[in-house]
Amino acid sequence: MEARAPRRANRSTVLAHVLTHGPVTRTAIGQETDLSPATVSRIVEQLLDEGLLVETDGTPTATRGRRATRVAIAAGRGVVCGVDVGGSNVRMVVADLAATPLVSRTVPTPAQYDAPRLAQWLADLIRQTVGDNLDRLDCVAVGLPGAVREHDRAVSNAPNLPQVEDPEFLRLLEKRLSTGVEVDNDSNYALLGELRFGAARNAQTAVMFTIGAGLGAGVAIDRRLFRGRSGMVGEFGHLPAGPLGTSLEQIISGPGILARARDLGLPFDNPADVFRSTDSRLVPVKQYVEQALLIILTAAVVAYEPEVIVLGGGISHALKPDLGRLGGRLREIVPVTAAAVQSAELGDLSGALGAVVAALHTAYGRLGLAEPDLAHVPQPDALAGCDLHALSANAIA
Amino acid sequence: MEARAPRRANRSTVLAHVLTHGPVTRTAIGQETDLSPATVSRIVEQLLDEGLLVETDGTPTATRGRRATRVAIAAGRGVVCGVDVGGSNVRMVVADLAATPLVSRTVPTPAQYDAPRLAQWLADLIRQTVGDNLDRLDCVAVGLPGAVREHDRAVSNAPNLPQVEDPEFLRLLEKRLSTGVEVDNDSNYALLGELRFGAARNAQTAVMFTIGAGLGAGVAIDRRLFRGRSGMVGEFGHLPAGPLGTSLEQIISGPGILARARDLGLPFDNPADVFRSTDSRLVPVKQYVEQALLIILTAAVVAYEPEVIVLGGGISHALKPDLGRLGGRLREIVPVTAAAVQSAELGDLSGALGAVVAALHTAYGRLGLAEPDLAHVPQPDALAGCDLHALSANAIA
DNA sequence: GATAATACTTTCAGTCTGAACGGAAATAGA
DNA sequence: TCTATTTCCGTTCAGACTGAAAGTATTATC
Repeated sequence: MEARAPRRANRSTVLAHVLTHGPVTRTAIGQETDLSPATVSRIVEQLLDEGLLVETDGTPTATRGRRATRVAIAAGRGVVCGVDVGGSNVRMVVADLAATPLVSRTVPTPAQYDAPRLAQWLADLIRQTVGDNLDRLDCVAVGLPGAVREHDRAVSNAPNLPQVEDPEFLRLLEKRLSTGVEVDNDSNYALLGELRFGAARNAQTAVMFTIGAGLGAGVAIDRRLFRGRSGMVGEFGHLPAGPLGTSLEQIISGPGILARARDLGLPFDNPADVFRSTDSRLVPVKQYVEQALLIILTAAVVAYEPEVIVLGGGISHALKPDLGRLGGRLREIVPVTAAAVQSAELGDLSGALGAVVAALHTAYGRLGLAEPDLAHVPQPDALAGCDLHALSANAIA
Repeated sequence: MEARAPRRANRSTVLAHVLTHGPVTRTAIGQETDLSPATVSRIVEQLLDEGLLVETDGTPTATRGRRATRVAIAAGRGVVCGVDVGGSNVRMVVADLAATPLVSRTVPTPAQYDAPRLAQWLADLIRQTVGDNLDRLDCVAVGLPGAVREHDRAVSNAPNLPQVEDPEFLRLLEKRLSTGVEVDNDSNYALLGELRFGAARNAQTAVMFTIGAGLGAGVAIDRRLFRGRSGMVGEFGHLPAGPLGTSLEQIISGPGILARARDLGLPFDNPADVFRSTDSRLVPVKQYVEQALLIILTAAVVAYEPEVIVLGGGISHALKPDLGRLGGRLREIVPVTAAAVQSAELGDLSGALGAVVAALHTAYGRLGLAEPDLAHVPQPDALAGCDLHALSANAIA
């Protein structure tokens, strides 16, 4: 009585195609997915009935013959919210189902709050930012500055915002939002953002390091996040490769850099300033950091053979002038596989936008998109021509 | 007119079930695969017609009712050959489609031969070892001591047997065998062997290091080999983490160990002897190697969060007593994720048996097994109760 | 307005599945 | 030995689904 598998699979294929290619004609879907026109027509009709797709009246070409009607995802049918909770700032982006950003917002993190209060504050902030779209809110994804274990979402290793390790934080957040909340490491989300919209959008395999107060890492293999069991994949800062077996994270992260500068009698407040300074006494510090970074980059290349390594986080700005040289040295060490070393294209918003992507994946999954198709959605140019900073003005005060 | 996809998928499911579970009744297949008895019956009938399966007349249980007939793979329908070409020895195992080893053989590598001659010698050796089964030879898989790039099978990085880098080697081998030949890095195959039959058989994610003349590595994620683009994934020996940015491979591999011992005025011929010696002057050498190994193990844990790290190759025997301590130190460095550090269970035959697995995968693929199902075949206990050393006596002299 | 081109829909034959039924084979017990 | 029961397996049948082909709708060109 049942043989529903093919229908579901084809439905997912069609939906994925619309999501990745934007407004598209039925004929084009058929040609590019190797489905027959009849099947496409039937499935599109069903999706239209369900309200998942809408017909756009666009008159795209001026050729002879009947005008093709294009269908697109019913973008306004739902919204998602991506949140990047950092030690100093909380950034969030609300987007519709077509991944078009609607509102963007940045607020200082009230780091002094305890877990329940922080959860409540964040939930209220999200509700407020989502505003009128609250009833259409499909999913919220929150990036946290710590390791998130996949199977039970336990948070660990969050020295910059230890409150979030408390399971209460998540529980209360979900309760007060009355929506499922996705959680992951902020570096993973940052990579997801760059992978979809930024520096890694053409890479199959990519690694991202966020260098700031700590050293975070995200890894994507075949365009899918590789999380590992406890969410610490790629954190090569733990390598005991410094002198006397010290960990590299101690060398490369903000506090480590400041400490070394201080040892030289040069107190700085901001690690990025150390790199901007031209004081010749700082040369060994910079070299030291660079050597550590080189080990980490080599480890990433050898571990995953990524096409791109993206550097993000506060200190990465300061490293920008050195990227070319770093890439060169990397190629000397591992000549076989070259990886481009680039800085994050999405800047501070990588994390929030990656969270949006994660939330969209959940939302799309509920709409019937099969797991393998998720690796290709949403379309990379959803952000094109969209000034995110302008959107932040739209935020409710 | 066509809707063949479900049939192919179900066929693959049934075939995979028989391959993983050995002789099994139709009813059991239906229950464990969630296919209806009708479907199972039809597909089994088809597979019997094709000669891929055979009915075994076993009367397994003594319950009431009609006796269930069990079906199994037609093991004798084809054979595969797995070859591990090392710098000093060539090992090969011939097995049938049920992964039961038929012949095992070890021969010194004629390292002085040039590429064409080596290819011819190896082809002849394989033909001879396969013997009467030659006409049923489905696939040959050869592990080489070098990096193999996936898309064009170019071999590089083979200092211990540079001939195999010559593309002629492969071309002639295939020509003379008149069979498709699979090629991969020997460490990858060793891991495949351990993953299927040995120390990693219960692990989803595992890493293997073969420590010998060089430092080789293989990585499996979710029970599938992770190769990367140029086949050097996991080779953390390249990390410039030694003093003055020297690579770890120089420290940990055989020649490096011998050189350091020689610096102390203690000439050895065999690196394993360095570890066996109780000379107190060697303590710093051992510590030095251990520290390098620890960095490599840490890198592996951080990179992939494996459940098991398998150590193989000549030197690993000598390290066996230290494995417990090494594991302990590893857990101190990366407490969140513990990986068991074990030595290879299959010993010298990991590589050849892994090559058998790879060859079987190709053979199974030709029989219609879908790619995701390959990760679970053949069944892990195909080797149980089979003395491989006894088989080597069967080899044609 | 006829014609041609293109886009979509409907019809139809054919594949495949699961549920239900029925025959076959084996044990248990009278 | 004969029958009831249990279990295994094959067959039948309605339903889901697909692609090819034929049909319909819509548009530009002549």
